[in-house]
Amino acid sequence: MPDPVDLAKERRRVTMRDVARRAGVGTITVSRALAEPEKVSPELRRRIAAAVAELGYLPNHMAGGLSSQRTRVVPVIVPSIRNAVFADLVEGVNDVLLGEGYQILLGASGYDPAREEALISAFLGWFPAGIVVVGTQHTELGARLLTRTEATVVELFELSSDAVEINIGFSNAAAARDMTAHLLDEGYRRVAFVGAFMERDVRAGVRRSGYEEVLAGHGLPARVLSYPQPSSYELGGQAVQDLFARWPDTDAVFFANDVLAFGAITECQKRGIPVPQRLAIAGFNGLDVGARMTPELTTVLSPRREMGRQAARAILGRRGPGAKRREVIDLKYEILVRASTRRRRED
Amino acid sequence: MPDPVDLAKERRRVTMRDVARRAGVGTITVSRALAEPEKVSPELRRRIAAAVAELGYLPNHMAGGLSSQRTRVVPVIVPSIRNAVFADLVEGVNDVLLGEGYQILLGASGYDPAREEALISAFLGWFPAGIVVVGTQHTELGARLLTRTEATVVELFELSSDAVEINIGFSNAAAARDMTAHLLDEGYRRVAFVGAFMERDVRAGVRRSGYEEVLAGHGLPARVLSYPQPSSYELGGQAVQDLFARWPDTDAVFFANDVLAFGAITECQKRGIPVPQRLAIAGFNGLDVGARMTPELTTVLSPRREMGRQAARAILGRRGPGAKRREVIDLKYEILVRASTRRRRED
DNA sequence: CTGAAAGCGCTAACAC
DNA sequence: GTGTTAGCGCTTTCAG
Repeated sequence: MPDPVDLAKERRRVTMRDVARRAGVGTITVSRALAEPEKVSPELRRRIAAAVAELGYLPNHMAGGLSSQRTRVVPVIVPSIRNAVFADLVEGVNDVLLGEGYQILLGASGYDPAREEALISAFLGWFPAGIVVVGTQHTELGARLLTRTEATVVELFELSSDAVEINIGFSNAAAARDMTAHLLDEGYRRVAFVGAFMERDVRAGVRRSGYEEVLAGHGLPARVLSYPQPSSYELGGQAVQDLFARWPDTDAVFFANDVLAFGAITECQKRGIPVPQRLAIAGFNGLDVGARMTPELTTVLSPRREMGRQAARAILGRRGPGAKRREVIDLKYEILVRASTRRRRED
Repeated sequence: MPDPVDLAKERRRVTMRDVARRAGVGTITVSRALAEPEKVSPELRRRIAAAVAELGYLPNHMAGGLSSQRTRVVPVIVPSIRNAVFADLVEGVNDVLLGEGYQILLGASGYDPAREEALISAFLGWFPAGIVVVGTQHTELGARLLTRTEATVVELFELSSDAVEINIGFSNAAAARDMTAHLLDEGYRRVAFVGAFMERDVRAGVRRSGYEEVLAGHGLPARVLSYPQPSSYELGGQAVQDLFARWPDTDAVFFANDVLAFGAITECQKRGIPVPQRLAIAGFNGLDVGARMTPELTTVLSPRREMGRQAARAILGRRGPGAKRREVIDLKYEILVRASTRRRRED
């Protein structure tokens, strides 16, 4: 009676046929016992399970995928892996997929549509069940690939009227408008906006537009600082200096993200600039650091994890063929008003 | 002349045979032109490239993998996706793999060996080129699977004499000892250690031991606070209170990670506890927030990204069969002494 | 340098 | 409820 170690030594992997022979059944029965146990009699199921365990059988996903033309793989393409915002997204996808035997293929585009395109085309070679991407802007070819694939396509983090299939996000523009309105409500009038990497980071650009709209609506001039490089704590600190150099009377800043805002708050601490008395600071995304700073950071809570979860659920739900059904899901954001912009302390 | 859209409408993917026919060559020549272009004449190469482009051919990775018994897939199993420490690791792997056409399958174990085992066995079904895991402690079956697989196995973040194959990490124990020694050097004598989730987080436990060793070596009593739940900013804040409740005269704390330390520093800010005058605080990992806090956080810089990079390089380098060659690579850590533990300001 | 035939290990479709 | 047959689309021999 061969044991698994012997088979391993033969340099041959245990196949479904080995299991079938051992259990005294056909291979298809093994296949069914593994994929749809309810269609196999309890007795055979038991014998097969025993054979699987004894032989240490591991299913060959390549063979299964080739034959069935589908796999339990879900590529997720994010702009950046290290950015906590996207880590939350991936975590959300993972939350839902984990228990279902699905696996995540991770790709980082670096905010570069060309790299995104390369990732899309590589990933589609896996016959994925679905594919999750951030944003709705792609290269022409990228968009075509997404349109053509059998996989369920989910585009996250924005809302767009011409998304490929499923679009789950929130309105960055509305959130930015609300935040800007909050600053004006609090009485700030010389409100600046600071963004970074906005040629590439589409959503940051949208936030900027939201800010500009509201200021214009109030007849106030916009003060925008836009850095070409990606966001960092250092850059947020730098922005405080640049801001005062350019518009010394600025009384509030809306940062395109919390990383910049965090850098700005720590910079103000170091330089003794009272926040919000001298300068009110707002961020975007609602990272949990925000709640631990002094002062606590006013920010927009984006439903990152929930977007990931719903993306995964959409993919799981949409098994089986059929044309793409378009759907836009608008998740809510939340304006978290905290001490960094509040004129009066509440107590 | 059929164009790609027509083929797509046929609901049939473009295959290598389609490309071959169009280019007027055999399928194997197409295969070679894609995988080993130098073995194909320039003329055919050109025709094949043209056919690929015109038809919009995407290679089917399942078929290729099934046939060749190997894929350009590298599973990476980390304890947690959201933890910035592991995001850096994954980013490092990605840095190196990206250009080589390899792809990352991401798994999160939640610090649970059983879940890690499930991930390992699922991932091995993809005939991965290599597999990257955090830590050297696995379930018995998990370890056996890793030993038996053809894939290059890389274990990260610790050093162990009985790693499966390639082990890239640093000494958590030595780092913890160095940090503890630093605190004693600075003159602190009532030094505590705070860890979280240490039953699961093996490395945190190792750090604790390093701390205890050094204290014992100086004849000082250990003060260890160990929380069962995972680390969070809040927990770090909580620890400050618990610490003073239990050992009111504590003058320094060594936290098992920067997240806890960050929470503690902000807590001290809120409660007006001067750091380091009343309480010195040290962390572990060298997250970049540390450099932006007031006071800046003393911590241990762990070579996270570099571990990821070297893991990927090891996998790329070790193509082709052959028995596993064991190798331990000891990357250096760095003690970053900053204001949160320094007795006197330097100027 | 190029090609023909065989087969990787599984599942779909159809029998029984 | 179970088995048989025929591929899925590549890459690996082995010839030329």
